[in-house]
Amino acid sequence: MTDTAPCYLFLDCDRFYFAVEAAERPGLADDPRPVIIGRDPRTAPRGIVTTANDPARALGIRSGLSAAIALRLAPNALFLPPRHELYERYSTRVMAVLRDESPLVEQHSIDEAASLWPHGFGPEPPLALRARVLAETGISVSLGLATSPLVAKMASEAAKKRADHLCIVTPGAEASFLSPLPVRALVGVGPKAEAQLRAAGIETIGGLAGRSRDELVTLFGRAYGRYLSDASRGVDHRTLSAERVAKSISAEHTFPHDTTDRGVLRERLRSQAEEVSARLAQEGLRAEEVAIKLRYANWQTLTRQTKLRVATADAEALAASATGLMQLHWDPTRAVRLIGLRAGRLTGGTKPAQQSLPYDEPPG
DNA sequence: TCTGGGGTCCTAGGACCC
DNA sequence: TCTGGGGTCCTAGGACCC
Repeated sequence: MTDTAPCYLFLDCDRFYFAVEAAERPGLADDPRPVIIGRDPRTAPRGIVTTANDPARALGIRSGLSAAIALRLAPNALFLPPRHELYERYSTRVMAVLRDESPLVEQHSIDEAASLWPHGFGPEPPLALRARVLAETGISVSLGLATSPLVAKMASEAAKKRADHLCIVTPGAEASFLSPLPVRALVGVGPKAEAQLRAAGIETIGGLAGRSRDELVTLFGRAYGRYLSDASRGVDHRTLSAERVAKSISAEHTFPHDTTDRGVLRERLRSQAEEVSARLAQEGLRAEEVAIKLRYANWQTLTRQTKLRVATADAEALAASATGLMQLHWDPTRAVRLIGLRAGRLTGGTKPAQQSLPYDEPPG
């Protein structure tokens, strides 16, 4: 049984954006001041904290907190504006090390990946990987090793609290690992589901695993109920895939101050159409659907979409559709906080890209 | 001076068809 | 004249993840 159990390694970078900045700026890692990756609210209102260092966290500053509140909690904080291109470069280097040790890597985000792990459940190979990533990139990673991608991911979370940043859940130990954890630790359980579970008297993943599948489906709906039933027992039959095809490409923008200026909104949709168009072209994709998003000052959010007669990646066509949707559905007496454009129902894949971009590099 | 930006997935309800 | 039932497609909204 143990011999045949599949083995997955999940890699999660520690405080990734801050770690990159620290790798680029000697002394930053040991700076005693609160350091916040995020735009300074004194010059850029409506920002959020992307990452915070330990001194900032000690003051209650966490990812997702409004930067304005963070500044009140830490008036002497150092704000560093995010540098996404830089983080992408580090991400590529970290993932390259992982790909060197695994035949199959499924990247989940800029700083996370699940991988098939051919080295078994022993601690030495993952510790060697961690040491290698640290030596070659300066980035500290936490690693989870388990029989499924789901449990490996949760193990990587547990690993963050350990000195060696490694957590191994051996075959058969899944239930005892998951059982004591709070339901909120389960991937897919957010604030809303947590409150509902609490109302049903369910506090831990073990408590969830103790309920029948039918009861969970009744409480939470078909798909989510089944997911909770399986996941709470460590059951996850997904297979990894290295290449994920994008289903939508979008751009959105929050204005520093709410606006009712039609020209400002149209101009923003136009620039977003150009950005989305460029990304579609880069991927060799065309969209059969265009959607807009409007968020009003009171946070009420409206989305409207339309199908296109012909699939396109053309910026003019995307902008025209998006503007048309705005004219139809925007209530011009209401100030807009955020506007966004999304291209959906993507078709094309890589073939058209190679046809239309003859000098593109071969895939690899 | 509360609350970014890029995504995925699911569900309810209505239209439409046979 | 009370009012089938199943299937599919589409839309808008919302939860969730990093």
